[in-house]
Amino acid sequence: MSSHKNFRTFILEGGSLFQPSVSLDCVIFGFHDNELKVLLLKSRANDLWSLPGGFVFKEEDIEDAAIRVLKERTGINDIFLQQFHVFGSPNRSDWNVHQKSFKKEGIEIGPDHWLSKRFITVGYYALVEFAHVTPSPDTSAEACRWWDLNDIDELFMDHKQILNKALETLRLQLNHLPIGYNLLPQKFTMPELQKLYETILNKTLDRRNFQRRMTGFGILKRLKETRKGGAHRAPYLYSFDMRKYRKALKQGLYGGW
Amino acid sequence: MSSHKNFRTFILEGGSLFQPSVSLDCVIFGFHDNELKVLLLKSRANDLWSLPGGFVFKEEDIEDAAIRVLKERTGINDIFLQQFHVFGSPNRSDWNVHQKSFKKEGIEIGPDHWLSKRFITVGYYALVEFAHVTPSPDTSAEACRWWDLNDIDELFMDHKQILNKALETLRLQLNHLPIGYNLLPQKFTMPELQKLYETILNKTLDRRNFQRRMTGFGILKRLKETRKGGAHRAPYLYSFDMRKYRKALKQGLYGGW
DNA sequence: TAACATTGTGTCGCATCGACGCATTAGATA
DNA sequence: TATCTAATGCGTCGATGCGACACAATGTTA
Repeated sequence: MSSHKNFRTFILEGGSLFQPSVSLDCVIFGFHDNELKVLLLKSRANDLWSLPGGFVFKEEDIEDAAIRVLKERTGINDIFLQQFHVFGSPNRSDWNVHQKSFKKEGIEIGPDHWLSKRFITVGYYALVEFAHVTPSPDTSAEACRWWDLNDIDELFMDHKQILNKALETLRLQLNHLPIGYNLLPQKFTMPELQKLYETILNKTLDRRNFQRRMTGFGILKRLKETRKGGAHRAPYLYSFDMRKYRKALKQGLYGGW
Repeated sequence: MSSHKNFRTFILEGGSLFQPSVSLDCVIFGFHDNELKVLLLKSRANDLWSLPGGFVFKEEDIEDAAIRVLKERTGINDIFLQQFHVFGSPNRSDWNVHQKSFKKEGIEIGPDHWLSKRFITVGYYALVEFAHVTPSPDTSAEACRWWDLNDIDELFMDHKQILNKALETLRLQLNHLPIGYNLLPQKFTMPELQKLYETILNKTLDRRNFQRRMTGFGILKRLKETRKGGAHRAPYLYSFDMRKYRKALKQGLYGGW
C-alpha cells in the first residue's frame, strides 16, 4: 500500500521538513440538504475523528500551508479562508495518545520523536461549495467524509473545542462579511440563501425581512430565470455581484442579528 | 552589568528553554494626554524600536506567556488581553539582521543559532491604565517607553504591520466589547471617556449622542461626585458597573459606528 | 456679579428593523 | 380543465435607534 509507505516517510522525515512546534487545523464547512457539514478525517491510528490539519514547511507561509491542506483534502482552489484562533495550551496534546495510536500501526514513537513534541496550532475555518468537494484522506487517514454538525460528538484531542470556536467566529462574521458565495452554487434562490443563514445561526428568520436586508446589501444580482420544478411558486434565481461582493469582503457589512 | 549577563544567558540557553518556532508580540495601548500611546522597546543591538515580545516556555500556555511579558514590561496584573492575529510569513524575520545586531554587542550568532531560526509570531494587544505602568526594559533592551501612536514611523522587522493590525482589531472590537475599564482611572468623566473613543477611532463624535449610547449600554454607574477644578461646569464622575461590565465582556454589545 | 465655556437634558426627523397582510404563481389535486 | 395549496414577491405599520440640533444649568474667571 503506497499510502502506507508515504505515511512512514512522513513519520520518519517530517521532523526535518516541517517547522517545529507549529501546526494548523482546518474547520471546513459545507452546506448540503439544509444542514451544515464539516469535513473530518479518521486516522488509521486512532478511533476518533479529527479535523484535517497539517504542518508548515520550513520555507512556507502558514497561510499557504492552510491553503495546501485544503486543496489536498477537498480538491478546491477558490476558498474562503479565515484564521480565527491559536490554541496554545501545553497539555492540548499528549504524546502518550500518539504513542498508543502509532503502536497500533506497528510504529514505535518515543518521547523524543517530532510528533511526540508539543504543538501550538493555528485554527483556520473555510467555507466551500459542498458539490465541488472530493473528500480525500491523507496518508495517515483511512477515511475522509462530511459530517453533519449535529452528529459530531467527541473528536480527537481538543478538536471539538476548535470546531466550537470556529462556529462561534463564523456566526460573528456573518454580521460583517458577505457569506454564501463559497457555500452555495453560483445560482441560488433567496429561500436557499435564507436556509443557509438559518442553519449557521441555528435560528429561524423572517422571510420578508431577510429578503429586504439581503437585497439592501447590494451584493446580489437577481436573474431573469426562476427555479422551476419545486412545488408552488417558482422563486427567482440570484447570483453574487462579484465586484460589490469583493468590496464588501474588504470593507465589511454592518448591523447584526 | 548584570542585565548584560542575563542577556548572555538568554542567548546561550534560550534554545533549550523555549518552544521553538513560536514567539509572541504585544501591542500595549495606553491613554494619556488625550493621545493613544504604545509601549515600545529599544534593543541595544538594533537602532529600531520594537514591540515587547517574548517566547513560550516548554510547559507554558501561550496566553500565560503573553501575560508574563506584559507583567514584566508594565508591572501590571489586571489586563485586557486579546489575541488578534498570527504572522507566519517565512521571510518576516531575517537572520542577517539579527546577526548584524548582535555583532554590535560582540556576540557571534551563526545561522544555526536558535535566534536565527524562523519564528511564527502570535500577536496580542493589551489595554492598560497609563498611570499604573512602570515601563521596564528587558535584558536585551536599553530603553522602554511610551510612544505616541502618531509619532511611530518605522519599527523593527514587521512590527509596524503588527501594530496596524492590532489597531484595526481594537477599532472593530470597540463596537462589540466594553472598552475603557483598563484604559481609564477608576473614576472618570463622560468627556474623558468620549475623548478615549475619539482617539481610538480617530474621529469626532457627537457629545450628546455619545452619552445617550454609553449610558444605554448600562455598564456605567454615575456617582454623586463631580470633577471640580476644571474651568466651567463640573462634569459627573462615572465608574464601571463591574457586574454588567463583565457580562458585556462575555456577551458583547451591539451596533457599531 | 456678569461673562463664558462646558456640561446635562430634551426634541425632531429620518432610517432601520421586526411583525405582519395580501396578492401572485407553479404545481398538485380532482 | 378548473380548483386548491402553499410558497413566493411585495408592501405596510409601529417601535426603536441614531444623527443633528436647541436650550437650560453650572463652575470658574475676570
